[in-house]
Formats: sequence, C-alpha cells, structure tokens
Amino acid sequence: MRIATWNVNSVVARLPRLLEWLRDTAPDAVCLQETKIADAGFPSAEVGELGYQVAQHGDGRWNGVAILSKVGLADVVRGLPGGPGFPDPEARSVAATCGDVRLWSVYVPNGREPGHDHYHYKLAWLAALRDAVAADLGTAERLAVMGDFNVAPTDADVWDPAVFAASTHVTPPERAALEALRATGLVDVLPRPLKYDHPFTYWDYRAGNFHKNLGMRIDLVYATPALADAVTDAYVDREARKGKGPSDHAPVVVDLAL
DNA sequence: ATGCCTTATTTCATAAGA
Repeated sequence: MRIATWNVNSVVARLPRLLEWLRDTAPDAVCLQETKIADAGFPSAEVGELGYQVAQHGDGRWNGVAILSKVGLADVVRGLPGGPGFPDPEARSVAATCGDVRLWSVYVPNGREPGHDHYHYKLAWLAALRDAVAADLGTAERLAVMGDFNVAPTDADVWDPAVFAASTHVTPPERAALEALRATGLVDVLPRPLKYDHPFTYWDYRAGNFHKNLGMRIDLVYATPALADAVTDAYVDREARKGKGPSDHAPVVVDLAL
C-alpha cells in the first residue's frame, strides 16, 4: 500500500499537476491540505476518473483538507472534534478509514507570530488534535496523522535556525505541543530526501529558495508502531516542487507492506 | 538545470501563507 500527504496550495490551481502526479505516483490514499475550495467545488469527478473516492472538508478561500482513496473510504469525520475556532471552527482536519488504515489529513494553523492570537489558537488546536487522536487510537491499530503541521520538530528541520529564532514553527511551546501528540504513541516516519541531506518538504516561493534548498520539514507522517513497522520506504517527492506552477510544498510518499 | 512568490477574492489591491 502506498499513502501520501501533500499541501497542494489550492486544489483547483494545482489540478493539472495533481492529476499528473496521481497517475505517475499512483498512491492508494492521499491526504491533501490547503485545498482552498468549498465542498461543492472540489474536483471530485476529475480524481474519480482516476479511481479515487473523496472525503473533503472545505471552507472556501482558506484552509480545506481532503482524503482521496482507491481502497475504500469509511467512517469519515469532518472537522476536529473538540477543536477551537478562530473564532469559528475552520476546515483543518478530516479523518477516514482507507482499507485497513485509519488516516487523518490535518492542516495545523500557522500561528503568524509568537504571542499572536493565532499562535495561541495554534497551540490550542494541537492540544485538541492530541486528544482527538488519542481517542481514535483505541479504535484503529494502524493509524497515521499526516499533513502540514506548521512546526519543524527540530533545528535540523529548518535550513537556518538563526533565521527562525523569533518566528513561529520552531518555538518550544509549538514543539512541545507536537511532541505531546507524538507521545500518544506515534512514530515520526522520516522520509528520504531525494537530494541533499535534509528531507525538507516546504520551500518559500520567493528568492529561489527551492533552488538553494532553503527549506523546512513541516509536513509529517506520524504513524502508530503497527503502521510504522510496515514501512518499506518513505521519501519527499521534490520532483513535484519543480517546474511551472508547483505548490510550495512537496508530497511525502510512504510505502507499506501490510 | 530546478530558477528568484502565489493564492482567491469584498479584484487592478489585499490578506495570508511560513
């Protein structure tokens, strides 16, 4: 089984590249973030032609998450149970059972700047995610929380820690909130970089950052031990970050022998 | 070469992203 996660930065703007990538990579299930479309506008027919069922949860202009699956789509939960809003709940989580695997597609709030209301919202959202995932762990042995966590787990996960010293994504409270999620019993599935030393998954569009490999690892796969033990390969598909009209994030692809 | 920001919208400017 092949699963993947990808922040597409608008599923409509990315549709030609998404369809090409789905044909080439052929994942059984994919978690998408920042779809940026209301449910009615999701290109379900287009991905359906490639054999995917869709569970989407959209807001419109901002946020939006989805799970595409070729291997079944059951017990869909839209939204984060018990999660905070800003001020209203946003479309940042969807969960579904695909085949024998429980998947969560999450888009953690950005936080904007330390101390900002959005930063406190981010921490509260991560705490609610921890609680909701902990509750779900009782129902699924093979589970993965996948998506754009907007937190770099360690200093090695940003190209220059000094640049981010006063920024979100690296502060101790954010890392502690991420660690609390992991400590519910999850394994950080570290993907291979296909080039260079660090498996970055995001590179700013500006200043040629991708081409200088000035990136961050903020798209993560947190899997239960039963699922992590089945991993045969995991990699960042940096090819998808190249060329005309890419997302600013690259997909993370995980192969499993179940 | 991989190439110097992009997205949707209350659109020709703005907010947000990280």
